[in-house]
Amino acid sequence: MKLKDSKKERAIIDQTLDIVYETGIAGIKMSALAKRVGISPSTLYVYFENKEDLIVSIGLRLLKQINETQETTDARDTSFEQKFRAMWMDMLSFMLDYEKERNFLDQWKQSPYFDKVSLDAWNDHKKVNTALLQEGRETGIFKSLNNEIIHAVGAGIADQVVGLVKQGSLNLDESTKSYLSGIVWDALKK
Amino acid sequence: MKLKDSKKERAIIDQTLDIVYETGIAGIKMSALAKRVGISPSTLYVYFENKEDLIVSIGLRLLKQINETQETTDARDTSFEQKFRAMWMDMLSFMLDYEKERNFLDQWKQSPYFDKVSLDAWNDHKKVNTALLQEGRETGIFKSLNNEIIHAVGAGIADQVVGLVKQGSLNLDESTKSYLSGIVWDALKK
Amino acid sequence: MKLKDSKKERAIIDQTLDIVYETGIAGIKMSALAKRVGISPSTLYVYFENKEDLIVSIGLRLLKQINETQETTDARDTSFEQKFRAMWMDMLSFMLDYEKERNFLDQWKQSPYFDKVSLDAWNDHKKVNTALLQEGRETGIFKSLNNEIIHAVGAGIADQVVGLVKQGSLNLDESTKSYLSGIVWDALKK
Amino acid sequence: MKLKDSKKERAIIDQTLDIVYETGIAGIKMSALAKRVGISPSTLYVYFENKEDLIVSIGLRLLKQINETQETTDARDTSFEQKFRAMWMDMLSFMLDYEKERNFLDQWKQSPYFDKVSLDAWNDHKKVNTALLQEGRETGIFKSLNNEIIHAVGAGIADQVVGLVKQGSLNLDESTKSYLSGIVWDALKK
DNA sequence: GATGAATGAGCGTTCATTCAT
DNA sequence: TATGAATGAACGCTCATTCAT
Repeated sequence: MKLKDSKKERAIIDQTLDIVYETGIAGIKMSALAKRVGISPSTLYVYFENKEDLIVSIGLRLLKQINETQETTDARDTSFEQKFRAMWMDMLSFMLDYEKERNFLDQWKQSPYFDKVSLDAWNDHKKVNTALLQEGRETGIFKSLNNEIIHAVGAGIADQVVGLVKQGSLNLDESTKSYLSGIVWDALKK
Repeated sequence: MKLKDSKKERAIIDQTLDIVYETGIAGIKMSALAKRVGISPSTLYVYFENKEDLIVSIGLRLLKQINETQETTDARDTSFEQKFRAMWMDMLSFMLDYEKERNFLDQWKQSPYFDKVSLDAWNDHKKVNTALLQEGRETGIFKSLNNEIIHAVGAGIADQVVGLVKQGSLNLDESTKSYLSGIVWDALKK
Repeated sequence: MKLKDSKKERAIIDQTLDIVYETGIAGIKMSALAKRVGISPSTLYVYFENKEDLIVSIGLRLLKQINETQETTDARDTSFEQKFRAMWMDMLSFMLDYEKERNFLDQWKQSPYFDKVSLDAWNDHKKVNTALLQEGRETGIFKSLNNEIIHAVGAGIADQVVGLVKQGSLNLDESTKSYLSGIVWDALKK
Repeated sequence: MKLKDSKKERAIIDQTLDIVYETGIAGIKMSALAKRVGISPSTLYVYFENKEDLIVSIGLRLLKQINETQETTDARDTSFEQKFRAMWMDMLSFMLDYEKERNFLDQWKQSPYFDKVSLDAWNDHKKVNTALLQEGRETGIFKSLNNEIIHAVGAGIADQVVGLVKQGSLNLDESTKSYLSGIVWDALKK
């Protein structure tokens, strides 16, 4: 009796991320995906019920993974500014390291494969690091903005920076990262 | 002999923007589009060579249109801060007013219909308002950042704000807009 | 502008009846059907929405057709026995003449393509000739059976006779038909 | 070494009959069948060579079984009418008791799985009770009909009655059964 | 110019059967 | 014997595009 090969599942997911990165989520063709993985199209259906299940499963799995990764990043014992800027830099690094994953999530979110269930998981995922932002507000360090706007500023700048790095217009060394985190800080602090 | 009906062309474009807004760029189906416009599928091919031509033509036309619109926004005679913040608020308003157009451009950019030619036009389009940013740098008011980063800060925050407004989490009255432009200003000024 | 070809639709239906007669309703393959008709598989979808629509449409159309045909068979001015036996013989002839149609309806009825809507149409169709049976009961000529049983006797015998003729065990000349109608009459009369 | 498990074989056959009863012979899917039995799809192939073998084996086995069961039903010492009507009522009861089996045979007969070999076995099976019918003809009690027509009358009526009972239009108590057997008798007797 | 029928290429999916253990 | 993964050969269906009028 053959056992399900977890390497195969891994390969399917990786290739899917690559395809979405190259051609968009609409570019996923089950047969092309199978060919890239080196299996028969029907074998895909051993691992995922159908195309929708493939996409949604990967999306949910990525959200879970990201949450697990990020939870470990805010344990420091320095000033609030240092903690906050470190967190933002971590986020930026993360976004660069997991570019394909982020790209998949972005495309998934505005695709027809993104439904009610996915939305719940998505909202969970956005709550990460809310605690730190909350602290910034309550201690009167931040402007009196709601968390969503605070998050928007951090995420918006990071998004664009990632875009610049991706297209080669910006080289992100440590000092640049630090400099950028200063910008975010200036934007939010009173 | 009848000429191409420019109202019909307008209707095709409008319906395309709507479809992309509702279902994504991959949701464009020539027959469905024709039905929405109230014409036959084959008539579409009188106005556009094929699907790719339809999408690319719309994309290029939007880019051109946007440039024309934005050029008129910076004629004021007040302080630099006021001019800059006004420009940013204009940009924000513009992004909200032309939501469907922006959405089309976003989706187009990361679709297989976005090619070399489109990229050149796209880069042109981003140069808008560079002059003002340049002024900010040269007079030593802004941090010593290159224009791309300055643009990234403004655009990133605006992007996220638009997202919040779209999903109903933020009500954008004049005072909020002004408040937000202050954040951007704080981020960039020395 | 091409017009829908009603001969093509006719041909599709005829070939479908043939296929069902040869291989059963489960033997309908859209591509094989198209090949037999001499058109492309996709052209089938111009005339019918999908496989289910094809089958249900044919079924409903046959039911309607049969009702229209049968309504003209009972106008005679002879004794009740003669009228009844003539009606039964007509029914028998009809069943033999429209063998493929009957076969289609039989198979349709116990297929997954037979739904609520179909059932209503089906029940309408069975009401045919009820008037004559009713007369037989009310005048005290028939045994005191409900119409369903009376119908069952006539139809059951006719069914089996058709089976015998089809498999070549019985040659159905006029005298045999008359003889058989006598059996049915004997079964039902008091 | 384990032997083939006859309980497992029994379960496979039972589930197959159920599936055919529920969804038609075209609804047999090897994997679904396996799941219902509680075994692996591949285990089915230990008991039957392939899908055709499964169906044909079940069909032939049922035919054999039915013959064995029916042979014991005509041992009575009463009048010929009573014997005949008793036989018919037994047949009717049998048809109701073994509804799933009969349904399987009906569907099998007009499926692509019904071949030459099956036809021979089928014809054997129809010879049952011929002796009794023969006696009816030879003693001049029956109309001078060949056995096939006599059988057709009995079977046709029984078939339809079973249909009525199945769809709930007829409640088959003892007196109704007797009444119906009278109809059959009237149809055949001189 | 305008149309609706017609089509070929291709996609997602199913399923009987075999493979490897 | 028993298994679950793996697969190839189909099948139903879609859709951008062209044909014929």
